[in-house]
Amino acid sequence: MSHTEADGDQGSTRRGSGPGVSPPPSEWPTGRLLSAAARRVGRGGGAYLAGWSLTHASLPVLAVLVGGSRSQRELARELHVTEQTTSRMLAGLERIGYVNREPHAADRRRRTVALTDAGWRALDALNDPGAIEMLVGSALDAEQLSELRRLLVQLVEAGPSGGNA
Amino acid sequence: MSHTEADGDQGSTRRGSGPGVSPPPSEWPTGRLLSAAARRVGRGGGAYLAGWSLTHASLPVLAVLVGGSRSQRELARELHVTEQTTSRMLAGLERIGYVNREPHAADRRRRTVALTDAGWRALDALNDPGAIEMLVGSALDAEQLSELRRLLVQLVEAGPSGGNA
DNA sequence: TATTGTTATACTCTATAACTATA
DNA sequence: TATAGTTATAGAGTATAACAATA
Repeated sequence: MSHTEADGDQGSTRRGSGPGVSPPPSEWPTGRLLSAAARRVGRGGGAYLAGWSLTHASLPVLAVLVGGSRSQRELARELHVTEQTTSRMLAGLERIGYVNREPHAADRRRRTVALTDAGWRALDALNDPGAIEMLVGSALDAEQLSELRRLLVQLVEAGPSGGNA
Repeated sequence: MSHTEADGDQGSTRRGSGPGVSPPPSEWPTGRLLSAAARRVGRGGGAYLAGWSLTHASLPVLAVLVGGSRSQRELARELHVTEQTTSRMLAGLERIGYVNREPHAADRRRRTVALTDAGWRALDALNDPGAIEMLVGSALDAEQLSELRRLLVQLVEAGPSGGNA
């Protein structure tokens, strides 16, 4: 202890692994890159989505509902989250008026979740290519963006947790 | 309201925007793709990281500390989170033994944060190329992975929220 | 008994506001 | 007064466990 070498300045690293200063992103392991990208989306994108009171978790809910109304259990399965989490998110989305939940006519255990007009409006705004693309557009040009999209699609489609998606 | 047209089956979409069924990822807006990728990392990666009691937020803390010990305020700035959040995360990391915090000799307001041996071991394990790469390796081949890395690096380096990173 | 959904509880990450201790 | 860090409080997302209502 008492290795007060470093705090204002950089200081020594106490081990071989440390390059001495923060390694540049290009040398990060992919895990950290993904993590950073996720957190970047999670903040930058989050601030953007926050304009519509949405998050990375709630936006996919609406996106799934574009395909048609569903039961909560179905939603949970498609979103890969538990039914309890789905329940909570839907409560929030219903509170802000983006979805509504009506009792199923035939099976009264079920609740049919559907987008409201406000939900559609929010999605329309977020689907505006110029809007969200701008989030990464400052960092990537059109071709790079399209390549990133391709890879992300592959990643999302073939993911270890997304075998059924 | 009262559009109970759809639940068990697909049903109509009640508007022009809806394709009728869930659109494939390739047609998602980039925002949703990033969102999904982030959540995928957030779960698949999360489960992986959980083996070391780490998360997407706590791993970057360790990664930054590779560059040398720092004050908490400096860490917060580099991580782009508040000092309060940093404080909490560090408390957790200290509790599980990955970092230690010692009072600064000269300025007793400060606490110098450093990786412990256990922290280094965890990072070593996570830096194993085969380990984390496997998270996405099932979905992407080597060349695609390297391309994804390039784009992510650019995204992370030039991000709107990462102007000072 | 099985299915659908909820509430209870807990944990992490995040933020803002208010606080202590030190300078 | 300014700086470093913490605690208080709040809210989202996540999970498991226990529960109610319906089938």
